[in-house]
Order: sequence, then C-alpha cells, then structure tokens
Amino acid sequence: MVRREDGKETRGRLLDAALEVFAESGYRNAKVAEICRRAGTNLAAVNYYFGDKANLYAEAWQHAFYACAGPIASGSAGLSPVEQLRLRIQNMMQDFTENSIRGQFTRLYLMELANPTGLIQDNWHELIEPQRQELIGIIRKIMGVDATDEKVLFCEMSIINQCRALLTISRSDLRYLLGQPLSPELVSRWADHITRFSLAGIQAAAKR
Amino acid sequence: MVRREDGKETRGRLLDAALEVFAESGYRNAKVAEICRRAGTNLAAVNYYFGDKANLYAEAWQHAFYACAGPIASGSAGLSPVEQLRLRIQNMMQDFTENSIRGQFTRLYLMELANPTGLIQDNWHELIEPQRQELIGIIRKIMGVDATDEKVLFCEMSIINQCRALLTISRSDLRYLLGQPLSPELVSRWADHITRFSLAGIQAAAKR
DNA sequence: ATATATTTTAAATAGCTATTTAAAATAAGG
DNA sequence: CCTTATTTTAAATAGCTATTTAAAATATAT
Repeated sequence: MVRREDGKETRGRLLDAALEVFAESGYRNAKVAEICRRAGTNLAAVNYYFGDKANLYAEAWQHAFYACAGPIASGSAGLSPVEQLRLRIQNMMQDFTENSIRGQFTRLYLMELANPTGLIQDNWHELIEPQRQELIGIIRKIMGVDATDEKVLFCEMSIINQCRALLTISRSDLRYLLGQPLSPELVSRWADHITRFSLAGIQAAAKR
Repeated sequence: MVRREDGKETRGRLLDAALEVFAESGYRNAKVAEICRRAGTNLAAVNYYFGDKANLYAEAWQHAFYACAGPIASGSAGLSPVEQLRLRIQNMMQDFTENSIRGQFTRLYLMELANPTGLIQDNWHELIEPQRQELIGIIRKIMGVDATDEKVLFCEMSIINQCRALLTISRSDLRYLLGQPLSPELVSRWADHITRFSLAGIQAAAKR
C-alpha cells in the first residue's frame, strides 16, 4: 500500500479546468480533450480520476458549490434593506463579469437552469435556496408584510433576470446592444441603473 | 427538364421541423435524424435539399424571420406610450410561451444571443433592429427627450430581460421557482407585474 | 405508354469525441 | 537499491451522428 501524493494534485487541476470549461461551454459542448489540455494532463486522466465526463461534471459542480456556498450577507449587518439590495445587485453583477469561482459556479447554475442536464442530483435547488431566500427576505422587508408571496417572487425574478443578462448574452452581442464594450465602469453604471429601476419597481408592486 | 412539385412540399416540412427542433435544442444539440423524423422524411433528405445541417439552420432562420418580421405595432396606433408598452410586454410574454413561429424565432434568436453559432450572416442584428427600435421608441416617449441614450438602453434591457426569463429558464425550473406550473393565467399576471414594475422603473430612471 | 429527370430509400462511410487498454514511467516504503 | 502500487502515456477502440452513395421509386412531359 503505497500512497502517492501527486495524484491529488492533478485531480485538483482537472477539477479547476473542468469548472472553467463547463462554465464556458456547457456540458455538451465542453470537450474532455480541452479540459485535459488546460489541466496539463494526458487525455486519459479524466477517466482515470473520475470515471467519465458526466461524473466529472457532477464533481466539478459540487466542488464549486462548496467553495462558495452559504449566505453571503457579509458586512451588510447594519445596513437598511434598501442598502442591502443595492449591495446584493452590485455583487451579483460583479460576480457575473469576473470569472472568479463564484462567477463560474453561477454560470454553471444558469446553464443548468436553461438546459438541465439531469446529471446533478435532483435536489440541487436546495443548494441555491439559502442565497435565494436571503434576497427574497430583503425584498420582503422593503415591500412590507402585506405583500403577497407571489408579488415578492415576481420582484425577485425581475431583479435576478435583469442581472442575468450578463450571463445569457454573449460578450460580442452585449457590445452591440449597449453600443460599447463591457468595461467595469459600464457594469457599475448598469448595476446602479438596475438598483434604481428595481427599487421603484418594488415599491410600485407593493402598492394596492 | 421535368419539374416535380412534391419536392417543394417536403422541403417545406423539413424547414418547419428544423425550426421546431433548433428552437427546442439549439444548433449543436439538434439532431438531423430528429428533424427528419418530425418531417416524415428519410434521413438523407436534409443533405439532399439543403446540403448540410449548417445550411439548413441558416435557411430555417431566414424562413422564420421573413414569416414574422417587420414592425408589429398593429392596432396600437391611437394608444398612449404607456398602453403601447403594456401591450408590447403582454405580446412578448405570450409569444415566448406559445410555440408559434414567432415564439420559435425568438427562441432561436435568444439562443444565438447566448451562444453565437457564427452560421448566421454577420449582419443578422439588422434583422431584429426594427422591432427593437420600436420598443426603444416607446420607452423614449415615456422618459422624455432629456433622458440620455444610455438610460433608455438600460431600461430596454431591463424590460426584455425580465421577459426573457420565460425562454432562458426551463419549464420545470420555472415551476419550482414560481411554486406553481406555468398556466396562461400565471403568465398574464406575470406580464402585469412586469408592466407595473417597469413603468415605475422607467419613471425613476428618467428622474435626475 | 415511355422516357427521363427528380425524389426517396436503405445502407455504407466518415468524423468527431469519449472511453478503454496495455505498456511505460514514477514515487515511496522497505 | 528494489519492489510495488500508482500514475502517466500513446494508441486503439467504441459510439454517436452527419454525410455520402447508389439503387429503387416516382412524377411528369412528350
């Protein structure tokens, strides 16, 4: 029983590369060869370490999830609900542009939303629930207790779907639609817009 | 020189089936075999009539476009900008749920937005421009002449991205997120929400 | 009715990509 | 240093799907 340590390291590189490639291309379009290339391993490594591509996908998903799960309301303790919302939107927009692990995970998540592969455990929604409930809670505080659940849900949808544009429209088409390349400054102004737009929207939805 | 008429008919069925399948699955995931199955033709028909899959895609796209292009402000002549916006949102939401040819075309368009295939002529944006400018015009009327172009664009983005949720989230996940299946009534309430939410958002964005 | 160009069919082929295989290389314990 | 389990490598294989092929069937002009 000899246990070599180099295996764990290449396994880790595969996981990182897989996350990157899957987040870029989706499950189906991602190529095992490309993942191995970026990980700097031989073509057979994926099957050696993970059995097959489907399992690698599942493990990359889990890996990413545990790397950035849990509530993210750090530092927003003393803020008003409105300020919390502003912060949340800013953070989402930033996460969606960088390709940090959180951005990659979100991208993976959104691809799963649009075309479910069925490879993730059925209860994967639960993984996302905490963050979602956090946002819903903020909206509820702004709307007040009288608002129906449906109204709160619709508002949550309105907000996340505005932000999701960053992930569901390709860079080149965004440039076309916005008339300029996607700079950090533009993203910041855009986030400001979404915040102002949505706050007014929430308040209008709360009435009646 | 004999010209048979039956060819045109199967060609047409192929085009319809292709539109359907491409709109469901995207270019890459769509299978030629499935298209032929739905068209009731032999497997070789796609290559016989269109050369290859890529060309079929391009022709299906054009076919759909010409079937539903041009400005769509029919019957909205005497309406106020606000009422025009309400109508536009209602129509979009309906188009996105039914699988009319307009819905299929929009789905194709959004897939192209998210993952460009490069198979459509580069200037395909121009095809969409008329409808887009129509919406932008409505928003501009509501915001007034003082609003910057960027603000108007951001508002347009906010609106279409709210509606696009219907196309970029799978049916089963929508049911989960909304807590109920997607009935026509729900879509209608949702459209009402988006209208109210967005009108308030536009007005807020117009200030300052 | 016949000839002929067109369309349909079934089967073969080709191309891409995931997976398997077996041999070679390597790390670690003794 | 030697042994052995583990990891890496290059090449072979398998599976899926688009495409090609050639023969069969069909429609239409004459």
